[in-house]
Parts: sequence; C-alpha cells; structure tokens
Amino acid sequence: MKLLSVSQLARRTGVTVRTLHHYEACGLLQPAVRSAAGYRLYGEAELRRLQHIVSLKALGLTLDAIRGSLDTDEPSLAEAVRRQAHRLRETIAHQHALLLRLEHLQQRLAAGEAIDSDTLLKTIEASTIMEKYLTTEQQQAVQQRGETLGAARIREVEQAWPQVIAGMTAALQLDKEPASEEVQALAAKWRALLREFTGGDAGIQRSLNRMFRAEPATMQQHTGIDPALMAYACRAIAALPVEA
Amino acid sequence: MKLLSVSQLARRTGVTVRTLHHYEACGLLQPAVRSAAGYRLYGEAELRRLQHIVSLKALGLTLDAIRGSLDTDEPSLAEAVRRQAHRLRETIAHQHALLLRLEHLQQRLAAGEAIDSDTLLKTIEASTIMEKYLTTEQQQAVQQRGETLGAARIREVEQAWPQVIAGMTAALQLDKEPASEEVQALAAKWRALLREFTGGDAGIQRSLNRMFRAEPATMQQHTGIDPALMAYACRAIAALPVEA
DNA sequence: CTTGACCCTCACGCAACGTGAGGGTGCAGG
DNA sequence: CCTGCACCCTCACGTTGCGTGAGGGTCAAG
Repeated sequence: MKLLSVSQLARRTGVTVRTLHHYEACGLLQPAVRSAAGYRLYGEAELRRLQHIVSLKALGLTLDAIRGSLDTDEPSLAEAVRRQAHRLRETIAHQHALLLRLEHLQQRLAAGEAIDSDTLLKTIEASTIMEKYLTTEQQQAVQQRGETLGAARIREVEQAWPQVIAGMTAALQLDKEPASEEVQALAAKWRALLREFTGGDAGIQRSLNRMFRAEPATMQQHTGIDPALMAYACRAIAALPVEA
Repeated sequence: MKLLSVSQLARRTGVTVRTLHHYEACGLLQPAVRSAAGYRLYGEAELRRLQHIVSLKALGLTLDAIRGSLDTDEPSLAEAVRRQAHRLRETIAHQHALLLRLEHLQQRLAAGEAIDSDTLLKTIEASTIMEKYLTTEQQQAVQQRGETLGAARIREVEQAWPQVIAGMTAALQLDKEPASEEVQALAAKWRALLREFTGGDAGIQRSLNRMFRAEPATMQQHTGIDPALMAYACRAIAALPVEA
C-alpha cells in the first residue's frame, strides 16, 4: 500500500495540485495522512474517490452535488444524473433559441450591405422584447413565419407600416370617423399587415396586445404607436365588415 | 427633458437598481447628473443606452464586449455578434455531447433494474476517458455503434470480455506459444470483440492503442489488461491468418 | 552546502451581480 | 415639528471553481 504525493496524484488523474488543495478545503477529498512535514499523502481509496469526482465533474455536476452523491451514496447519484440531464436539456434549448436569433442577425448583417448599427440595435431590441412576451413556441412560429415570407417581403412590410401608421395618426388628429371610408381603408391595410406578422395566430395577437399595454413607452419608440392611436385603430378595425 | 431616478430607470428597463450601480462602477453607464443629495439621475440618452446594453446582454455578450461595441461603435458590433454566434455554436455542440452521455446513463439506470453505484461510476469513468482520447466524431460513431448492437448484445459482449481476458492471462502465465491453437482461438475471439466495439474503424482502434499506452494503470483498472498482456495479445492476433 | 524540485499556507482575482448593513433624503400626514 | 414610509447612498462580503503568484519550508542528490 503505497502513498502518493499531491503532484503524483494530480498527474495520475489529470487535475492540478491547486485543484486538490481546493477539494480538500471544501471537504470533497481529504488526504489519507499528512507526512511529518505536513505533506499531503493519498492512498488508493483516495485515488478511486478522486477518479469518481473527476468523472462526475465531467458530467457537469457541481462540487456540492458530487459531494452529496458520493457521501450519501446510491439513490442520490441516479437522481443527480437525472436532474443534471434535465437541466442540461433546458439550457441547451435556451441557448439554441439564442443561437437562432444570433444567426438571424448575422444574416441581416451579411445581406443588408453595411447595415447601420442603429437599425441593428433596433432589431436586437425588438427580438429581446418579443422574448419577454412570447412563449418559446410562439417565437418559433414567428421565426417560421418570417422564413415563409422571405426577406424581400419582410422589407416591403417594414416599409408599408410607417405609411399606414402615419395615415392613421393623421386621421386621428383630424378627428375623422373610424367608420369613414378613408379610415376603413387604412384599417384594412393595418389588419392585413398585422396578420402578415401573426400568421393569424390568436395567441400571438393577444401577446402583442399585452406588450402594448404593459410597455406603451417602449412600444411607441419602436413602432410609433401610442395607446391613443392603438385604441383608435382598434375601433376602426372593429368597424370593418366581417371577413368571408 | 425629464430625468429618471435609479428605481424608475430600473423599472422601465427590467433590470435591478443594483445592476445599475454595477454598470456605473464598471464604466458601462454613467448617470446624466447627480442630485444635490447624491442621487443618480438619468436622461433619455442614458435610457436608450441602457436599452442597448440590455439587448446585447440578452444575446449573451459580456459587459466588456458590450462596452467595446457601444463605445468603439459600428464594426465592432457586427464582429461581436459573429464571434458570439461562433462561440455559442461550440458550447452547444459540447453540451449536446454531454447530454448524449447523460441520457445514455439514464437509459442504463432505467434498464438495468437497480444498477449499483459502482457499475454506474465505472460506466461514467469509461466515457470520461474515451472523451479524452476520441474525437467528437469518433465518440458519435461509438454511440451509433452501441445503438446498432442493442443493449442485449452489449451485455453479452461485456460478459464475454472478462472470460477472454482471463483465458489470455492464463495463457501468458503458462508461457504458451502465441501461435498455438488454443491461444489462436482466444486471439480470434479477442479480435472479434474488439471489432464489435470499433465497428472496424481504424482510427478508433488507433485511439484505443494510444489510451492503453498513455494510461496503463487506469486501463488496467477498468479492463484488467496490463501492457504485458496487451503485447502478448497483439502478438497472438498478429499470428492469426489473414481474413477473407 | 547548495541546487533544484517539491511542498506548505495565505490570499487576491475572475463575471455579474445578490443581499444585507448602516445611515441619509424627500414628501405626506398628524 | 415630528413621524412614517419609501427611496437613496456607500461599503463590502458571498457566489463557482479554481488560476496565479507571494513568501517560505523540505528533501534527495551532487
């Protein structure tokens, strides 16, 4: 039964000496004995335990969880593995969604030759806000919808909105009847553009409404639509004839 | 032009007051002015800047990167997005590989009714070691191979190995000729079992050899094969007739 | 006796804040 | 004028898993 020094144990298991110090400090792995000079000495049992620790760490467990699994033994270990898998699945899903957004941005950076940083930041902000109010599935639906429409159509829509909004704002300021022919034409366009975004999904529509109610200031900055205009537009759309 | 207090700004942007303190401390967002009593007051420019910060943070950028992007402007921003996407792709790939191993473990936990923690830890260690010596593609190949074979066949193989190894060890100790009929039979089995694992991939075979050369002690613990036995087995296999 | 090669114990640093501790400010009501 | 209450301030430690010295003993060999 021979004993190993810190550096020997470290080499055998691929960790650093400092790591072994740390494990001792947090009660994860005590040396078998100390030499007269205070040197740490480890036996075979410690070697095995350290190998277990390294393995579990490779699975992404925290040192706390590892200590728990090794000390309370058996059932805890299986449980820890299950929990870890679950957590990992979630973080991966989260990061994957993030990656989609980043790639979307990259496309716009590549396509829209020399996009100005202002537009870029606006795009980022829009998706950040949507992230707050839409569920993951809804976001994926919007993403899908964008791909179905294609970049060209999206640009058209983005250019059409300001015109419709400007028209509606003017109508509101001139105090025109929501039911008047002119306003009804605007309302029809508004509804059509909106549907281009929602894809007809009532859930997404509701989420958008929540967004405008919860953060009127932010939404006005991004869309130019304030609560008053929103209310006016809603009245106008409500007055539209029912669709076939 | 009205000014906002810390908590007002915090509410508008969904961050905490402490976070604003932190951003000021690391030079990311200074208040427009301070009141006579030392209260932080923010203007519209600061509101916008904070919104940008929040957006970029939602993309996973570090505060350092954000400061760089916002202060040096334009090209840095696009660059940062590109780099971030790249890094994220890598970490996702890494975590995905980890998840595969965890799920594999979970299956064994579910299938092998009440698997003992010792076996479990051995399994974990085996995959940890493989991770060190096999490339990502090779690991996926092994994973695939395991699925092709099925859990039942894997158990058979795992039971067959110790017998072959024991036989070979005995032969070595009795100093039998590697070319003798008995040893040749063992060698044939050995090669067949090995091939069951590698799937005939020469690269994986080479990686296994590296593993045994680099960490004889660890490998002996797991497989019971020490360098001497390995050499003997190799001689025996080399003496096998060439396959059809 | 000296020279490396090891060993020890502090203790700060990292990323991005959370969470009090201890104490001032500002505005309403009694 | 005093008292709440809500808000503000500045430290400063805790988190996770070690990396990276600083400053100083220990051990076997030449």
